[in-house]
Amino acid sequence: MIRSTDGSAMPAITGFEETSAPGPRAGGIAARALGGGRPSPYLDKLNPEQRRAVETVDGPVLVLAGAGTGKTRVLTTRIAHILATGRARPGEILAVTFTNKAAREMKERISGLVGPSAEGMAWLGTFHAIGTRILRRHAELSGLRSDFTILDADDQIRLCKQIIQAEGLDDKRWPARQMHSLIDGWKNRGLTPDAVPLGEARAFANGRGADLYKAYQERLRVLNAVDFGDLLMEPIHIFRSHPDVLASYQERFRYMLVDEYQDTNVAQYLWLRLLAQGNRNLCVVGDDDQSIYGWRGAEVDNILRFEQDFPGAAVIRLERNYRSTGPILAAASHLIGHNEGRLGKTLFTEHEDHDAEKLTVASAWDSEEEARAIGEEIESLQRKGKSLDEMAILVRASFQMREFEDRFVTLGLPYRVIGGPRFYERREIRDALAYFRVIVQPADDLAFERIINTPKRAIGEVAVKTLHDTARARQIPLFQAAIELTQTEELKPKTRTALKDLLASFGRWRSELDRLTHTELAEIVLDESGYTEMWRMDRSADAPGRLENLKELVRAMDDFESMASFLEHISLVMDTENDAGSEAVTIMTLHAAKGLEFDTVFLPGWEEGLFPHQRAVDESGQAGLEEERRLAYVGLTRARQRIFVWFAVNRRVHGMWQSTVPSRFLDELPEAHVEVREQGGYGGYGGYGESRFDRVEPFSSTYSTPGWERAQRRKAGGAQRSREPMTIEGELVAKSVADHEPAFAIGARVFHQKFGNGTVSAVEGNKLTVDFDKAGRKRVLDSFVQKT
DNA sequence: ATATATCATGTTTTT
DNA sequence: CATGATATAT
Repeated sequence: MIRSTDGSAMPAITGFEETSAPGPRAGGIAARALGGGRPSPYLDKLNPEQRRAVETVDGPVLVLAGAGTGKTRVLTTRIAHILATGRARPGEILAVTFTNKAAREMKERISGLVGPSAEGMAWLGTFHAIGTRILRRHAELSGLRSDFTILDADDQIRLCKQIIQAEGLDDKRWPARQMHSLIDGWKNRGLTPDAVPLGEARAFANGRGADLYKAYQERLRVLNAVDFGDLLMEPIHIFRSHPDVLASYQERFRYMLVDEYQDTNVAQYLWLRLLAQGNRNLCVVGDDDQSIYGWRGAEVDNILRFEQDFPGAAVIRLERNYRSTGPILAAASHLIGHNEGRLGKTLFTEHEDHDAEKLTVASAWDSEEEARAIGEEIESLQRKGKSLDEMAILVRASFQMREFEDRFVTLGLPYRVIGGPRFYERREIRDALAYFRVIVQPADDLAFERIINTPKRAIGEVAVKTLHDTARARQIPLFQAAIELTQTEELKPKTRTALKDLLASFGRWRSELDRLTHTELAEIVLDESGYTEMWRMDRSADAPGRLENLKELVRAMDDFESMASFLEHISLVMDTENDAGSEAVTIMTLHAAKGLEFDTVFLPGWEEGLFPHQRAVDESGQAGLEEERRLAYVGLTRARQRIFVWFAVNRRVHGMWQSTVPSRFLDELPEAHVEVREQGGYGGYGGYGESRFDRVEPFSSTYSTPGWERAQRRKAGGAQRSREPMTIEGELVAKSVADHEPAFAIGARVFHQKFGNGTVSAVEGNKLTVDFDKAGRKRVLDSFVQKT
């Protein structure tokens, strides 16, 4: 078996830790201790390419690190090397990651190499955490106070809604969600309101897109708040308008490192480039084949263009894979080879593994059977002594998870779901936090509005609207408006008393702020506000869980100094403590799996429309398809030893059964390394036993199946649509099936693969209601029936 | 103001 | 199907 050499934590270097006493110059001390021509022991563990990536310290470096080639090891060792050779102190290295988890891991591993001096790495963190740090220092240059609030997606959407309404627009026609994603997209690309391309700005709200964006920004300033995008945008703005500030950071950051560079967006790129213009000691590590966040603004171009942006950059390829068996690497490479526009890497392994398993491809009648079969496979592996911790099911979309959970619950098979709603995104947690936010920051209108009538206290829509009007007219925060309105007769008596009570409570809580510990106060607030009572009275199934979460929240607060520091922290670090717990199979999305590895990987749902996802192909055409393929590549390369790819011949989509077509990605796996499981399978690969369910053509001829052609047609249509401007006279064209010709008349006889023959009784767009001779009345998509 | 009915909607997700 | 958001009735 091939074990990743970077899979386990690196041992601390003996003889190194003792010499590296804590302190600002620990690196220097260590360097001296290591000096005199003594080899640096940490370098011995590296292969030649890795070593080059570590030792090429000065100037721009692009490290193209394929999956499982020791990317993290290179990054951490490089930092250790810089510290150990005394080139920089811990505080002079900028190291950026995308997730808090990655940052945490990196810090831990550096500690393992250089000892406690890693703690001094104040600038190791996510783009957003570092952006926040910079922005807090120079808040006034952005019209903010340094105690600004960071809004999350939920707050942002509510703010958008308020602005849409304030502008007198119909919030039905122009959904806040859409405005939010537009603004988000613009910020991802580093665009300020006046820089938004006209065409795009026009597409929203009758051409007022950019105005709304501007209004949104102004509103943020009034609230003394920023959104995630601002955490990058504002530092860029400060750097550009204050060269002295920029220069001080350029000087400070003697070495810069970026992880997962293929995931950077334009704003992050601009931010980095400004900082790197100083000494150009920028090292980026990434894998263009693992870029799967394009839909969120990541620009693969950033990595593809690095050499042009930083002339003279050293390019180092890490292709030696320590993770997977030959067949797995061959399959992954073959599949990704179908993409164009790659920098091109070929993974290889030096290990001869004669008994390496081929990939298994299998089919199920429907998704239920797929879950059942995978459950059986897992149990069988378990009987052979394999650990559940080393097995993962990687799905394309989270709705696929449920079927597995259901099945595993009945089997009593322990599983762990990664992803899903995070702890701090849950309703009860956000409500509780809103209370705390109002206490700490009375001007936090969004928080105040969230809980003004939660629990129900007779302050309804009308009252809130009055509050808003007053606040806007007088240019004061909602809370202030509330205070003033309780002095007048404008509100209904009942509402007025309720509001008065609430305000009085807040006054009381605020005065307790320094008398009590923040955890005590939190308990009092949740109690006195009636919030816990609300859930205790709630008879629904999830109420007890919510109460439990609230307790957990208070427990978590204990780790922080004060209420304010707690709030500061959670807006950036929104990840749940992952319960290590006991042995369990992991279920997660392919996206969430990036960076992880398992002995056994199950990849269910390889069907056209689901994977590649229809929407990715429709909305982004060829680029979308290639990103889906990279996702498949990520999935395959998570496995160390064995992979089971599955597809279901029938799948329930939005409640109705649809027959499916196997994913084109299946055809892109190399036959020599794939074993098609015939037993009990559907799909008749290789012309095997024809059954009455047989509609899936053999591998080689999938391209001629009606389904594949349909997919191609859809793709062509989709690509066309997305190339054309999305607007006609400033109006967004509905993305739906406007171009759909009603191909079926009422009374037409049709045939459906699952339900057999029937008569069309109603047509509604592309949805048909069909009375089937055997199966009764069903609603089906027209693309799944044929005229007879 | 709030409880209930009806309706549209439906990837991937960090910060 | 299942959820959330909005219209309607109480």
